[in-house]
Amino acid sequence: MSIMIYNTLSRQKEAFVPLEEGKVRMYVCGPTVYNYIHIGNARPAIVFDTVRRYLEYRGYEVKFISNFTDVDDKLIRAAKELGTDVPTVAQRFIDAYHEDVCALGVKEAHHHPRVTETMPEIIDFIAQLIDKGYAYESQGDVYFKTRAFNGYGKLSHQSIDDLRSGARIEVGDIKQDPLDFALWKAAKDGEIFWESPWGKGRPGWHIECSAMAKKYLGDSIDIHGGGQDLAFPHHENEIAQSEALNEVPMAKYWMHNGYININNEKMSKSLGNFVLVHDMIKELDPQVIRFFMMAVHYRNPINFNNELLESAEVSFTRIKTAYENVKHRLEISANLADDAQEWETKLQQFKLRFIKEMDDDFNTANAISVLFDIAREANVYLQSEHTSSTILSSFITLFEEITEVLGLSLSAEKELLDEDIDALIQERNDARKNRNFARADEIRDQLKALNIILEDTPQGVRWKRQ
RNA sequence: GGCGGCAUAGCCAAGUGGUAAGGCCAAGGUCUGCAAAACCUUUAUUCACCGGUUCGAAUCCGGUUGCCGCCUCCA
Repeated sequence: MSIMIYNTLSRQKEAFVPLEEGKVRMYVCGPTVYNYIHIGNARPAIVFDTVRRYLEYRGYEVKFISNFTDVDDKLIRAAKELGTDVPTVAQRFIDAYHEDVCALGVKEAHHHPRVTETMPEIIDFIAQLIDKGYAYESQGDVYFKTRAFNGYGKLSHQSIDDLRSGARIEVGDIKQDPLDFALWKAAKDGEIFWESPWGKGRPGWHIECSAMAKKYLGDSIDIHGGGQDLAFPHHENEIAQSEALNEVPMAKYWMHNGYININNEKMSKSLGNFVLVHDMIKELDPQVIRFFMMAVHYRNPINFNNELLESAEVSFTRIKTAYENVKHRLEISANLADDAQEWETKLQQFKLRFIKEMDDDFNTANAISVLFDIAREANVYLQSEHTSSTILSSFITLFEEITEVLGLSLSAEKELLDEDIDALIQERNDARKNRNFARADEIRDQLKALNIILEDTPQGVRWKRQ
């Protein structure tokens, strides 16, 4: 049974067969770093991090590259507004990106190439396209001859003639055809620039990804990912450039994640209806954001609002609570594994279900439903008068294995000393034994103020951090 | 105009031919000094609407309506 991936190229799910056995090369378009990321930007980061984690879980050796666009018009404008220069702005938001995305449980890519560090490869790429007749210089700019590449439109399934009517006609006659797009842009006065055979300038937007993917992963890669809005024109243009030059398919599987909507409209920086991750995680556990996104299939849109987020928080807490309660019980359980085999089989089935769901185009929504079923099963088991440490350990392992693949963390960080808490709990237990409930409740309230929740169970008191 | 997506319970959301997963909310019950956590039960004869194909359709085909997206920087 193989992993099925929905490929935008073919518009259907295809069995995943990597170009090189056991290895996966994947490239995901990263952000233009002129601002903090909003949760719409966070979606591809989370989605493709999950794809990567799952492929690794299934035994593939994954090489994962994601770029930073650290020079373009928006960065130049941002630098001007902030009264500083482009590299300063870029570095600031690259740092911020790492911080935000790390909080969301996203693993580091193997490389985060930047445009400004890939300049020789980009210039060389463009020069070769000119040599092959796919590009031309015009007044210091260089353009790609879109019509010269005859696969144009195969990703977005547009015919080149239908595009023409929608293409923006540039003023003047710099371009030979309105569909042609910039590979290199001449610098205006005072703008940041690099020397090139065509004069001072900077790369166009699309060429960077072609050059970086080639540099770090080779001419043909397995998976290329990004948001749905990148399919056209960005990915279409990448294909044109790369395949014109390399003469092999740029990527075998093209994956695109759906948008985050607010009031049913796409969240975007240009619409101004965005929420920054940087701000959200001041109030909210970043893991809740991740859980919220994972609860929906990656290709479907997600409508975003606070009620849904709160609901996700309650749901996620249910899983964390079950996990914590199993761990608590483990500490006081003996190893009486009389029916262990029966449980091992049961847990194994959960695991197989998880794999089956994830194999089907990374269906994290169903994967999470498996997690809920495990939680219920664990809770039922916890009702037994006697529990076996073997079985409890298996539950814990399963919880951890699955949440690790999904990039979700179940453990809360520790702030208060356990010994202090235990001492107070002991005092409260004595008070309860003496039916001094006033004192008992006082201690419970006192701990509650410190976000420690006490729960009395037939097996004794257990506590958790809120 | 071209290309595409979506419409499933109060809310969120899986399911793409075999008789509606899961979560939140709500109601009742069990447990309990109180509380928490949890468990059990109840909650869509029905999947926007109209036709068709089929023994059988939320799932396939045709049409209708509504919403959204891409074709311009955008994840």
